[in-house]
Amino acid sequence: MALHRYDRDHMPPDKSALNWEELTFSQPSAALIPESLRALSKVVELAAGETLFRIGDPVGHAFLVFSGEASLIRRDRQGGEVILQRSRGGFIAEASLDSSAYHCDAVSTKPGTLLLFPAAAFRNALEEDALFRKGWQSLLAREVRKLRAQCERLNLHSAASRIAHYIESEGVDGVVTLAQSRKAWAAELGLTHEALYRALRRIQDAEMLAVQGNRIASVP
Amino acid sequence: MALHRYDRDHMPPDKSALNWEELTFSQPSAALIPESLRALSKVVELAAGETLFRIGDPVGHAFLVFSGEASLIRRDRQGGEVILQRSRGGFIAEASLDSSAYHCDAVSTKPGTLLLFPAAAFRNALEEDALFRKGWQSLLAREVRKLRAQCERLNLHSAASRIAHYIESEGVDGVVTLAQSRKAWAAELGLTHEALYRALRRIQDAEMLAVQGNRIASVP
DNA sequence: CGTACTTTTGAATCGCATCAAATCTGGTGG
DNA sequence: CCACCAGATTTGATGCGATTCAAAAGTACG
Repeated sequence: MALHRYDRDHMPPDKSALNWEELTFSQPSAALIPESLRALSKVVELAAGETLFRIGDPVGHAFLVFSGEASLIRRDRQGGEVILQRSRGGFIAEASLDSSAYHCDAVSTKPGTLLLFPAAAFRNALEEDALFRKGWQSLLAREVRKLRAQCERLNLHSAASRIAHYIESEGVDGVVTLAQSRKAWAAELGLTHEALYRALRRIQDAEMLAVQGNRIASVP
Repeated sequence: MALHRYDRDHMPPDKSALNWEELTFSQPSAALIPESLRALSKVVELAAGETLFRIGDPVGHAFLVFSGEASLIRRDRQGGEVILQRSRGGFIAEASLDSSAYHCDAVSTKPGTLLLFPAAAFRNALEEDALFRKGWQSLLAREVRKLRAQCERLNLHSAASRIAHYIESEGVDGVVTLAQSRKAWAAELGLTHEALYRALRRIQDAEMLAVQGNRIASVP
């Protein structure tokens, strides 16, 4: 059983008492989890490359990535790996809550911290707690909206239009303040960091963009 | 008010009585809508380029695209249009159900048919009807999973890897049966149709892929 | 102070977009 | 039934832009 090694709490004492203040700040998705459900959570520290579950395993937990990175992976017959989802924060494999068994593998692709909630208790809390349920619904709805926007963006074929799209969809009134490095931004835009740097430079030189540190504004 | 022209039913009689059998077949998302809510729906036929709502309008309806295409659009100061979401079937602007006003424009980008549900009744049905609520939640969760997979796919930089990813994530056991034209598939993969045709040809010639009409299988 | 990572620029290459055009296909109407 | 049309499919030639490999300079952190 893939999760066996996490069934006991092997955290140092100060870590097992999770700081929910900090968590809900960095992961807004966690803010709506009711007290009763928090009490049932397990905190797990992972190195890179550890397995969370394998395809076919019964669905036992809901997973929340607190830090690091976890990925859902399927292997093809050529031996290659296909990444279905990468999570650098927030829930992973939400859709599995409905199923009884996992349809792919999950591994930690970067070292970090995970929160585990028993699936039955999670489903039950969604059923019983109207506030949690409402929050969960709008969380999913927001996620859908955000992902749709990202798909539209990735369908654009030039770096410049992806940047413009990002500013329009993620920013306010033509201005975004990046909360991440440009290298990470490049990855989110589906570009190499070099391509992003060069595109930014070009657009700045054309005076279509104003960049001040992490504040990036489109010039009308 | 953008929706004014749809407030009366200007459909021919045979269209105003919507065929729910047909609808739930082509749009599984509609299958879970309870009878009481269906009774309140309005059917709207749209030409291309009609406005559903504008940014700032109060949220009055939930929209389900039955046929054709509707898009959420935001305009930037250069006069360009940025597509936030395109829907060729299923709900559009789900996330707006939570808000009181729309955060973007919506227009029909292809002629087709829409279903409108009063937002208040929709929210109420979600609250009252446990089955509808459960269905809605797993609908959203599935959508999130699907969109995450598509984002991962679009982050791949070659046509061949996108095809492989599609087969692994959408297919079963390395086989997909396309329900759409290759041109439409190309658009979903973020490629031009020419690039898709050529990539398919290359992979077939390398004997990594078996194509029989709409049945496409990866060769181990 | 050194190490790891990000930021930045350069040069060469490759793959996709683009424009063009021919063929094939399904469906419509004469 | 055939002519015809719109759209999908397929192949070709060309150019551009992103990737890739390489390397230098800047920056954060212990």
